[in-house]
Parts: sequence; structure tokens; C-alpha cells
Amino acid sequence: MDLKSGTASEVLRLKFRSIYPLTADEIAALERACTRTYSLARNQDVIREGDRPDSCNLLIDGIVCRYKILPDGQRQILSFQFPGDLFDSQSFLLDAMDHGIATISPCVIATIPHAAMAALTSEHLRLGRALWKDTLVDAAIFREWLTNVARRTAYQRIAHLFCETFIRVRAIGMARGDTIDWPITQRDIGDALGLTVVHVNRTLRDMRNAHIISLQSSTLRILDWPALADAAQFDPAYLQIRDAA
Amino acid sequence: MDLKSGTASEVLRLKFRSIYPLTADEIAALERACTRTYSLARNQDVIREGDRPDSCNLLIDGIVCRYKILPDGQRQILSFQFPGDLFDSQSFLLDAMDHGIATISPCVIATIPHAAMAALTSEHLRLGRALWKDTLVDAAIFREWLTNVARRTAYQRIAHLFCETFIRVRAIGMARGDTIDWPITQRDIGDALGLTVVHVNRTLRDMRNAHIISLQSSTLRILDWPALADAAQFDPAYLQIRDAA
DNA sequence: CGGGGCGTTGACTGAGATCAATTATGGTGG
DNA sequence: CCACCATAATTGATCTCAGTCAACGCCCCG
Repeated sequence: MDLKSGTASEVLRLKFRSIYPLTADEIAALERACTRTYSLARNQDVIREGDRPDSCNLLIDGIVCRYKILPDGQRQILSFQFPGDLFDSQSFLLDAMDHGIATISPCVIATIPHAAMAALTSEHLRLGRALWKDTLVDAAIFREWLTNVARRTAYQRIAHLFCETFIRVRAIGMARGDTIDWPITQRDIGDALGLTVVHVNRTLRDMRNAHIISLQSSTLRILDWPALADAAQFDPAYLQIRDAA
Repeated sequence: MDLKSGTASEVLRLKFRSIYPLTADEIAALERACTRTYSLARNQDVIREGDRPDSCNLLIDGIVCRYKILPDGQRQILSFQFPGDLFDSQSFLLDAMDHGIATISPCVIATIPHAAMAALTSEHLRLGRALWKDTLVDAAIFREWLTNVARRTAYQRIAHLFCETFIRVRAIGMARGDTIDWPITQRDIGDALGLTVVHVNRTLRDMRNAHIISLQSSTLRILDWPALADAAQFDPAYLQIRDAA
């Protein structure tokens, strides 16, 4: 993430650029619908499972995760979300949150009331389509994660997470060459991929030894993209990002 | 499944009854949009990964699954879909299918051209919302499956699949007391839950021995719902089905 | 300068995979 | 109506990837 955070219109343009390009008017309408912008430190809850929010949240800066807590205390991270993501647009149509949302890094977030969502999507047909399509891409990512966790080894899973995250972050213009910010801890990686911290650590050591990535001081650097993508069996088609090769 | 299959309007009414009740007019409009109805035997592809269909499919009778095939030939089943499901509505907005769809049992399917989808959702605001909401529930189910595969034991995973399937089938009026049709093979279960057939078989034996379920000749009977739901840590909230207790 | 979070490493364990047969079962053709 | 055959279910023996348990080091921040 840059030191200075973007504006709502800026991150929205970057986000939808590759998914469903919006006109300046449409972006302006979305930005006008933002009633409030606030900041959160890392490891803070944005929404809790079971909540019935009356507004949606737009991530302006930082990384948040969706997660579930199981009865025995285990945490499953369901996704990571990046600037430009309307990460709880589902609350507009679903009754109660089936999962919580927490910050991974310090975040800036804007809110859009459900009433405004209703007005926007009924007045701007294309805006409704864009938001719907965005949730469909979301679902495609969940399917890929399901496949990842169910079928791949620890090494492959982590490689896949790196590939996906790099492509998504680059798509919103936040990669610096082969490098992205990586505020995600090894515990977070384990909670996302169904692995223990210990095993994540050992696997990362293997990946470093193979000179495929480097990961230190919250910075991920891809040293050998072909090897990484190959290990991960990574095909970016499901992300629906134009030019994602 | 009943011997006689329902009509499009009948299964649509039953499906959306609990998710987003549709008016008779809205259902009629959807039914009029169906251009073609066809049947398929079991284990047939409906759509292949990479396809760019120009119409959506409505399942009238039978069970289909969404799946991915990995480079090494492994199959990951992503979901099971039941009568009333518009199981590829995503193809209306996404470019190419990120997964295939295949029949689990003999099926009857109706098709709705994308052009008709566009007309319907622009003319009937509520219909668009209903379909959007349906895809959001879909995503919630993927999240629950992700959690299931990543965090639970084989016994818990299978119990969870039984719980979810029973509740969904009952919601569309296709349960007979504590019993539902179960054309899903042990291999299918394994492919859905990230387990081998061998281990699914052993785990089913344990469940039978615990007198929690019985499963024979394509019929699943829930003998002890509290024990099953408890083992699965099952909470139906994510299905967004009214009265799902 | 001390404490808590995060990362790292070693020794041991276990749930589920793999390999290899054997036994039902249901649909089909003669 | 029944032999046949492919598919599905079942069981035993063995192996392995990742989990568990237990320390220890590092670094940042108060």
C-alpha cells in the first residue's frame, strides 16, 4: 500500500477498470453515496458474524480479510480484500453476515448506506450489473480457494496464494515491479490455507531455498514467476482480469 | 426426485419461496424466457470449463455438480445443485466458465438465453435482485465448503454435507420425512470433500455404526439429526432459508 | 530493557492417502 | 429370465504429509 491512501473514486476506477469499466458519472455517483470514511488499526474487527449492517463498506486503503471462527476456536480466513473492494456488498441483500471481517493492516474504509445502494442500482442499471459481476468474481475466487485447499499440497497452496495476490494487487496498480507489500503473517497464511503456522514456516523456507520468492520485512518479491505459477498450477482466468497474463 | 419432473414455474416457485419470494408475474416472465427443455443421462457434461455459453440453464429435475479438473486429473466438485437452481447464471455476466457442470443423476434442464436474462433483469428490478441474491447465497455456500474442507475431519465433513443437502432438498419440498434421494456416489462425496473413496467408505461405515444415518440403494435417511448436526457443527444460517431450524 | 507477538527449528504423532484385492449391484443383451 | 460386465462399495496393510508439542531467537514498541 502507498503511504498516502487514494480517494474513493480513484480506487474504484482502478478496481473496476479490469472487471467492468465504469463511466466517470457512475464512479462519481458511487463516491457521492459514501457517507463516512474512517480508519482502523490492524487486527480490528470491521464486522462480526451475525451482524445486520445497514451500510456497505468500500476499502480505500489496506488489506482486510473475511473469516469464520469455528466452535473450537479455529479461525478460517475466507478471502483477502484489497483497495477498491466493496467487501461486504452482500449485506445489501443478505439478512445476516455469515462471517466476520477484520483488518490485516491499518485500513481506510468508506461506508455506503444500503438505501443509497438501492437507489444507485435501480437508477444505474450498469452499476448494478458491475456490482453483481464483482460478487460473481468473488464466488469464482472462493471456488478456486476451495480447490486449492482440497486438492493441493502445502507448497502448492502457498504458491497459489502468492500468485493470486500478486495478480490482484498488480491489477489495481499497487505492485512495484516484481514486489508487493505483504502485511499478512504466517499465522494468517495458515488460517487461510488450512495449515499450521509451523508448517507454513517450513514450507516458506523451502520456497526461499528454491529461490522462487523472497519474503521479509512485510515485502513479497517474486523471484521466479514461471516456477511459482507452475508449482501453483496457477491460471488467472477465474479472476476475470483483462491482461492478466 | 419424484418420478414425474416438475414444471419450470413450479420448481422456481419452490426454490425462491424461501430465498426471495417471487410474484406469479415474475415467475411467469421467467418461465416464458425458457426457450428449450432437454434431458440428460447421468454423468454427462452440461457445460465444460472455458465454454462461453449464450444462455443460462435452469435445473428442472435431477442433481448436477459443478467441478474443476486439475492438471494431474484430480476432480474437485465445487457444489451440488438441485431443482430450481439457475446453476450457471454467472455465465450471463462472466466471460468464460471457470468450471464445468455435469449431471449426477438423469436430469431435465431448461435454457434461458442471455438476451432474455438481460431483458428480464432490466424490466423487473426485483427479478434482478432475486437472481443476484441467489448468487450471493451460492457464494456463502462456497465459503462454508471452504471452511468445511480446510478445518474439519472426514467425519465432520461428510456429516456437514448430509446436513446441508438435507436442508436444501427439504426446502424445495423434495424430502420425504427424514429421507431424501441420494444418487451421489462415494467417489462423488470424496471429490467434493477432498477425500479418497476409501476413506469416505470407512467413515460412512463409522456413521452407520453410530446409528446416525442409513445410506443404501440411493436413499439417505437421517436417523439422529441432533447427533449429525452436532458432529458437523452445522448452523443453517448461511443458506438463508427461512424456517431452516 | 523487558515483554509480547512473530518467526524458526527439532522430535514425535496421527489422520487420511496409497496400494491392492475382493465383494456387491444394477443395467444389458441374448 | 439369467449370465455377463462395468461400476460401485468394501476391507486390509502400509506409508506420508502435515499436525502437535516444546523450545528458542528476534525484533519492535512502550
